[in-house]
Amino acid sequence: MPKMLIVDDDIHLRKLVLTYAQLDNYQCQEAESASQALAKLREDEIDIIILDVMMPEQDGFETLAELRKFTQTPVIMLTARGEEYDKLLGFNLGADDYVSKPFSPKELMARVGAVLKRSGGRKCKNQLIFDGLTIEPDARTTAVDGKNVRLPPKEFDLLMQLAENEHIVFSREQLLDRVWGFDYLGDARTVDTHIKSLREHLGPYRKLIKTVWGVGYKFEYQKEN
Amino acid sequence: MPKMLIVDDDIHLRKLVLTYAQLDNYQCQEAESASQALAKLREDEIDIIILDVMMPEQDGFETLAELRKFTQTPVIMLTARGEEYDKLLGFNLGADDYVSKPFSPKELMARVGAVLKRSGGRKCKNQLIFDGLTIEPDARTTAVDGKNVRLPPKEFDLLMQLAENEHIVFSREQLLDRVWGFDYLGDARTVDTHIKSLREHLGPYRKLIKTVWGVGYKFEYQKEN
DNA sequence: CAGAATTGTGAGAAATCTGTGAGGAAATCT
DNA sequence: AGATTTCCTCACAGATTTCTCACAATTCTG
Repeated sequence: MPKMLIVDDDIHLRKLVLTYAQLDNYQCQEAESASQALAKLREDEIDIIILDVMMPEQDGFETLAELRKFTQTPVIMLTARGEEYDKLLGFNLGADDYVSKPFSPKELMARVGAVLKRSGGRKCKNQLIFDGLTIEPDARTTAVDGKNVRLPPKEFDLLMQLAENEHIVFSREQLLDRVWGFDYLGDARTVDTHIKSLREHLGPYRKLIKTVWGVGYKFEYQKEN
Repeated sequence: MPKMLIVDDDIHLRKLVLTYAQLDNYQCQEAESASQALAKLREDEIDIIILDVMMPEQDGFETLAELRKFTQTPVIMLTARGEEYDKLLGFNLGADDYVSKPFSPKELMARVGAVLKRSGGRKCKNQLIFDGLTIEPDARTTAVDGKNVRLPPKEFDLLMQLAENEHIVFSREQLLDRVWGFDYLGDARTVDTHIKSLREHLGPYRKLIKTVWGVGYKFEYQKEN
């Protein structure tokens, strides 16, 4: 469930966006000023930001410029009709898309979907999320349905290698090279054993690791075969 | 210098876009109908397409759907003001962005830049598309009319060898060398057996693999035939 | 049109591959 | 050091794929 931050001083507009976003299963945070937005950003992992250009304290462009200093989180800006130059300015500052007011909530959500899809889908910064399976590379932790699961080192590395390269098939030899190291020499079937154990640890999500018969393994989220 | 294809029946609009695109150093092609556009696409490598939704012969959505069958080239659509549902429809079909008429050429060019930056910066996953048949080399998956079809290793390799070298005829011996390996020794007729099975798996697209009598096999995709 | 060459097809045996469980070696922790 | 965890090898069973072969169907040649 992607997290959205809505930044606008107008509470009506915030609630409007909020309503539709929740319908589309977004988890929403609100901020009524630039400073509040920056605070929220620091305390929570946000996947996408809806940012109004017109705000009293600090306008959208200043805010955008400021937050681009420390995050690449995608931003969709809300502009008043006909502010063409605003759009140009915003693109240069790194906005990901624009919606002109008055806008239809459906269009906004369509653009949100498109931007998220482009920016890497569910892969947000330092956390890989696949449904109820979350992987935090830095912390080397994994959680299944919110419950932490401790994985042995090799299994974690193996999972990372596969999950980071979703859809891509790796042969046992490639996995040995990348996870065990180039100089490793040993039975390729060792990979199988670790896959087996890893699958047990993943419980309901064991199916995300697919066997590609005659070739190797791959990680695949939501795609039958 | 990126190549742009402008698809619109209105010559004034084409020239308008063209002028600004050339100022930004784009190399432009024009097409005044969907069929012309498809032809241009086949004969030249296009980086981005500007597509007007409203065209007489065949509208922009049909065109978009058709060209998405064989290319992932980014598309920006031009829509009349307020056609919100059009936008939603288009996003689903795989448009990369929208600009509503009347638009400012500068805004259009800004969006072009943004889309190219995204689609270019991101490694475009290579896939082969032939109408309803898609092949993803990395994932080693194939889909027939949107439905995934699992191919045995040899069949997938065989398909890749042929599809990657469209129009080129391979003898059985060449296929044995390239798919089975130079050192392979066995009956060349084995190839036939695999071709047969492969064709069955391809269903409606079995005809893409043509028999060249007395020589071998080739892969050939043609619009009509 | 007959005969020769080439390709399509079906079936089954042989080869290959994967899942799995167990046991011992190796590494890590306390 | 002793205990615990992790890692690796091996072998068997079951499943899948690959290969061969014989015969049918098709295409070419004269």
